[in-house]
Amino acid sequence: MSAKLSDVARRAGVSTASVSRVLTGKPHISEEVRRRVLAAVDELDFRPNRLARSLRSQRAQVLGLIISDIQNPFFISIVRAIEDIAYQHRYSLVLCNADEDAEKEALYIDLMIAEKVAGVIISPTSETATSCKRLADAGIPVVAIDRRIHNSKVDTVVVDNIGATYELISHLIADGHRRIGAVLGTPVATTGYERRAGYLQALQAHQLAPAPELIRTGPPSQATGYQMVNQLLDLPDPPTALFLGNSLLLIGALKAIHERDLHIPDDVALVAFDEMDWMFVMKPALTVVAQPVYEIGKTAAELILARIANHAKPVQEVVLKSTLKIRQSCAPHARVNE
Amino acid sequence: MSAKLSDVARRAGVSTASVSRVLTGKPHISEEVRRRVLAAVDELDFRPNRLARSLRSQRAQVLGLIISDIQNPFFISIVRAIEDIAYQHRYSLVLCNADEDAEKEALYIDLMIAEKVAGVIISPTSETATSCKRLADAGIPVVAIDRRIHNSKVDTVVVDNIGATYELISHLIADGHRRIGAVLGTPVATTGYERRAGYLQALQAHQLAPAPELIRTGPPSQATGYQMVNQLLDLPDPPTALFLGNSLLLIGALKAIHERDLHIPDDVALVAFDEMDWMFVMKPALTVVAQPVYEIGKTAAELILARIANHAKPVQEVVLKSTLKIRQSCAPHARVNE
DNA sequence: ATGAAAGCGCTAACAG
DNA sequence: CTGTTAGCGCTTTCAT
Repeated sequence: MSAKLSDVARRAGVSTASVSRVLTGKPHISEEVRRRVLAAVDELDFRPNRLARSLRSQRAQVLGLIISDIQNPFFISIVRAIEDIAYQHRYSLVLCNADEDAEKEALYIDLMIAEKVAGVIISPTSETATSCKRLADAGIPVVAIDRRIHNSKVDTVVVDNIGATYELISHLIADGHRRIGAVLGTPVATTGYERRAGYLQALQAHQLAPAPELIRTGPPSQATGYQMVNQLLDLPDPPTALFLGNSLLLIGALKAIHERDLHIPDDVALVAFDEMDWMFVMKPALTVVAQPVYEIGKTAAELILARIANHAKPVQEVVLKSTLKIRQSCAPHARVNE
Repeated sequence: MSAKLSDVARRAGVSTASVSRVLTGKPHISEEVRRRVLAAVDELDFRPNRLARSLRSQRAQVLGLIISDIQNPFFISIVRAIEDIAYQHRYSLVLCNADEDAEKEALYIDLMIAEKVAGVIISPTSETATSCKRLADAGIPVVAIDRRIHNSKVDTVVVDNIGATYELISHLIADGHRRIGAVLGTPVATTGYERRAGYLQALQAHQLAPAPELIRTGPPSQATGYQMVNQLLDLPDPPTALFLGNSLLLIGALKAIHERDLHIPDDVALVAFDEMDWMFVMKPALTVVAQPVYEIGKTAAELILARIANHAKPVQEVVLKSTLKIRQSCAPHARVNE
């Protein structure tokens, strides 16, 4: 089969140790030996066996990526960014889709340990991700993205969910809306929790009492969006505006609204988290909170690489700024203002 | 750190060979030993080191997945399906995004070899994917998805691109369209090539001469869709209908049409490949060829697993059926029919 | 600066 | 049915 390191050594007339030193860029190697080794590598078209290398050095040049839901387009852009950076650093990426299932997540974490990956980037299914501790115990660095891990000292990349939601809802209130329905992911994920908190704070800041029946939570899926919006619209006193916690929930909501032949924003105003590249086709254009997706992925990848290089460096929490994009889907209610 | 196989052996009072046999499900093991080993495994919370196992057995329980463009939502659904099946079989998935770049693809192929993955599923950037031969040389099974690899005996999962496009374009022609613009991915990928062939065949079958200026190709991206549709619409005698080769091209096209404030289908009819879950928001609804995405991924994963189990089994090409969904975006031109 | 030799943790002949 | 033994291909002391 393919050439191995000892073949290179023989051909170059040096020891395997020297070849290894050249290949891993270690010091104390003469120019002459380096030249001969490189020539032999070239002639034999040698590529080191990464498995052997990883086994010996007890760490694979591999990054684990555990995504809570790969179908969520928000995460795709993040995956893409992480892949970019990993590729640049010659790390390969093991992709795991937890499917919002804590059990599957736990199994994948065990897999990461078994494969001795150098680090794991994870969007945890819940803030209590106890299984993340297993990674720490195994000495594997972790970076949490999108959602925080409670009581755990790991590097984290998130956006200012509370602030962004506060602004978004405040805008709706300023437009005259008083009954604002919210459909959010379950609060076990910090995104769900924080977006609810932002919503509540905005109401409170404007002296509005929160109506429990207007706040709905569930798995952050299209099905939840569809179902919950239908329930909200069936209320005796239905909301005049809807806030959707992510783009999957949004699509479900749009489906419900579409089926009922409701007009946005006249019948019901609509705002949401996350911007998708197809959204411009919508009339009216949607008001959304756009998260810096590529930046999130890039930052996470850089953080994990930095920590792999230095396990002792201080833990960081990076909070990225998201952008409120006010458009026509949240026009004033009942022409209260202007 | 964590327990190793020899620890289990000592604790169970058996040899490492016996432990290995139990763990890999080999025959010729007494119930008594099996029980003792399992108990020891449990007590020590032992998980085998996959690196050592892979190194020894010369094959990792890992599948390589080289996707030509991870940003393309069509591929995401496929990735998701593959991940599902891989997970069920306890394979992990190394994700590679070739970014429609043959060079990056080649580097990833080398990586797959270096990591001794058990098999590779690839949507090749071009039909001449010469680097795929390297995989064959390394004895690594390959399954091609979405696009064929020319002159290469590998298992393949595709859809009937020519037939589906033929139907789609024929429908447009029956609706009275005579000048149909086509924007397709470059013909170096068989999808681009075949969809063009289907388009040409449909014209020919209806005694229409193809107009070279109406056929545009480029990288299958949003930018290409945008740019090419703009060029088409700027023609002295612009097309009355547009055919977009995939959803990225479609989004670009929609952007161009949107900017020009053109109405579909009155100003220009629109049809495309691939169905996205947000498309229902469009008015009018889009006529598309829906590919069985989950099925494609599932089939590919099953094929690669089967071939890993039996390298000698006959090569298969699976052609899946796609579905033409006629909707309102391709209404009759100038009311020629009904 | 270089080489010899000892493993990383596991599997697979080969005996018994 | 079970244990002994020899590596998989590489990295890394420890000498020299």
